[in-house]
Amino acid sequence: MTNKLVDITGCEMCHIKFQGFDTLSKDELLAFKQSHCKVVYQKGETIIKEGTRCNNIICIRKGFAKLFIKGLENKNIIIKILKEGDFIVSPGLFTDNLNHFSVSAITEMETCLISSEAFTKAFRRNNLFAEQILKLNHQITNNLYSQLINFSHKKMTGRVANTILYLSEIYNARRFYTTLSRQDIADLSSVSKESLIRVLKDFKESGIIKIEGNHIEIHAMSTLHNISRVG
Amino acid sequence: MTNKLVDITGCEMCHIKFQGFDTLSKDELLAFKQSHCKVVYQKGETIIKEGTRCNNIICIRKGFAKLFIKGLENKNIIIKILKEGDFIVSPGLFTDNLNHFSVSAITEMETCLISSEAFTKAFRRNNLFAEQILKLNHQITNNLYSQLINFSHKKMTGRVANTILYLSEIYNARRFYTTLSRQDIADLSSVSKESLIRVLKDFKESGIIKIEGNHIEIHAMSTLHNISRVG
DNA sequence: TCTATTAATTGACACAAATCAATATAACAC
DNA sequence: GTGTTATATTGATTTGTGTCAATTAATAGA
Repeated sequence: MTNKLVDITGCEMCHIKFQGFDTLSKDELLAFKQSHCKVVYQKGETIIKEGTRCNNIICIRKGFAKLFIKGLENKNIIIKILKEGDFIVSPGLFTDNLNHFSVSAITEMETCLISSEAFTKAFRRNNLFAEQILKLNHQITNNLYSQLINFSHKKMTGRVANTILYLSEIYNARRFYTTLSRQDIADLSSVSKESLIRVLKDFKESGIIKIEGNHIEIHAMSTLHNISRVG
Repeated sequence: MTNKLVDITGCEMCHIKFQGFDTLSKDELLAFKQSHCKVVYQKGETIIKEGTRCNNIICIRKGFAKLFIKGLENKNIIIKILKEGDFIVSPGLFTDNLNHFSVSAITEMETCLISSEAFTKAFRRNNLFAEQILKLNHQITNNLYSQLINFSHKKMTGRVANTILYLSEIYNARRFYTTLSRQDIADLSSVSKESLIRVLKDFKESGIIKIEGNHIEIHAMSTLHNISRVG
């Protein structure tokens, strides 16, 4: 534990490494600290609501959340699952100052809210930090490119396989328990929940995965990768 | 003409306004100038090839290009159409240094290539410029969000309607001539070219648009907006 | 000008996947 | 424990959309 504290290069107050925070100066971290507030959310709670003003950068200290956008006919698209070490900068920060997506907790969560002003100041003063933030944005862009390919060229099985692999990455395990509902997993895969269930059943019966309620275990990792790759 | 030169706030050498370039100092613009090279491309030529190293920021002085990513089974997704005043920063610039998309000319084009180093230097030194670049990236992110909704929640008609409206914006006219092939328009809409043709025919027969070869004219703008909106 | 090649169009068909409806299961309040 | 709501599952059906094949139009090359 004491060892762990030594090599922290991220946020001092959270003792968690946030990508790019290691470029912040003592002063800037202090400014973050002064503006911050720690907030706990319960499962199901809304952390960010699409359309509201974005006043905070949200750093995730513990737990999981889903980041999603409102689509048509009350359907959602889950863009990604957020976890410890992630932080969220709304793409409206320097434009219309609005949140362009919603975020809601899928487990109990501990977050650290940093004011947009402190963040903006750091971005403006510290070019290394700015570079890190742009880098992060580029990663986001690249992920969205993959998602476009997923959604427009792959069929259900490929998209669902992709989602399972993604979840396995998120939970960092071949066998995991998810607090996501079937609807959520469907929203991640851009399929209807009924279709999702059918595909999962199919994978289960083919021995590719084992699934019982919200426990999922990947048996044939390579097969799954293959299904995901060819679509 | 002389009047037009007066209120140029963008790139001096190109006499074109590039978003954010007005924050550059004389020195930085000079560095751009020193690193630049003007290149003319013919219709069909590849300007950027996905997977190659990104050494340049490409500023478009004249003409149109398509920016696209390679999907599955040799299918492409056209992300956007680029025109005068646009410039392209690869999302690999600060990460793997690779181009994550291709760009090819759809008309004769005049471009101005600025070295990545000059760009990076300006980004690092000039925080106002950095902010503009991040802003631009946020716009890109937001556009990709819309595209995700388009592709996953709308059906063909909605997506094609959306594309026609988009083209109308690009060409800045209700009536325009496009050098895009049917396949290109299909790749913009994420439909097969056969389906695209059928939808266009449908719109034509409903009197929503007039289309003859590559001449397109929007007759019922509001109807088109409606189709695009509800999907 | 004629031929070769590419792009555009049309029709028939197959199949993927959404929707609707019904039921089963789980979670929850009282 | 019982009734109530939300979530999950299954089946039947319909619709959207891609694929394949054939034809026509347009473009380029000799």
